[in-house]
Amino acid sequence: MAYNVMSATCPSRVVLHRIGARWTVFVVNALAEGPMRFSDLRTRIQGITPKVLTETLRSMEADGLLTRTAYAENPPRVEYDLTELGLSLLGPLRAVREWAEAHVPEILAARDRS
Amino acid sequence: MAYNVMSATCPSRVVLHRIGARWTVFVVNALAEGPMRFSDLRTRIQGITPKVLTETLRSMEADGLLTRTAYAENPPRVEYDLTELGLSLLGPLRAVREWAEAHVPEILAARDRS
DNA sequence: GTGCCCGGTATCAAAACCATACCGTGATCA
DNA sequence: TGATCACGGTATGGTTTTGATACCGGGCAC
Repeated sequence: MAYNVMSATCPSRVVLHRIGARWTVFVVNALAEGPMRFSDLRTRIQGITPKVLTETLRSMEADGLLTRTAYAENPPRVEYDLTELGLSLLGPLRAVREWAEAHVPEILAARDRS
Repeated sequence: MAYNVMSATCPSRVVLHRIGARWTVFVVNALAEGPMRFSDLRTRIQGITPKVLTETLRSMEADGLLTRTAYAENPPRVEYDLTELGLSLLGPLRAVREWAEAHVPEILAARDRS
């Protein structure tokens, strides 16, 4: 009821700040294909460092966006999977991803002009 | 063709990086209501500092997402307005905003549990 | 000629992010 | 039995973004 991100003190600000973290959009889009292991994510999301991936996953887990399941095997196996909440975020974040992929030429052209 | 944000060197990465900047989502959602002056934006987007607002606006202007029109009046008047490209970004970014406003209780509850 | 309005800058501090190297645990293999 | 490997991370140190606070320049009204 009546949450508004334009208000500095509204809790939705915190939420937006979290889902706006640089790598959340990558993780959500990657896990859209199904559960993945840490190394799968690292391979799929090229260029992410293990430290930042760990931090992103831990934060998303704390926010209830995904689950982390560690199996007592060796070598270790850890699986990450979107929760229902995380899945509900996929709609918006897939749209953002698709927008980025669809508008590369326009953005690059605008940058060149300026 | 075939842009893919998961590839570290794909230009769509740069685009996603830009539109994922912390305040872009606020500016686009604010300007959805129509053109605004600098001080209007500052008032509407509570808590943004003038420095960061300026940087965000300059970057978005360079990317062709909005236009900046300065009138030779005094006191000065500067209007910002979404371009067609910026308007096309409103769909995705409004969805993100609405998701944040809609899921505050779940996120806060998950944080409390952990 | 003093003070106000507007659209910003300047300066410095904190937080987020990144590159690179390294670690602990068992299983596997020579 | 001792060296090696896979996996899921940490440690360390530097750069980039973001933030808080203060200040500025130019007209115009008084």
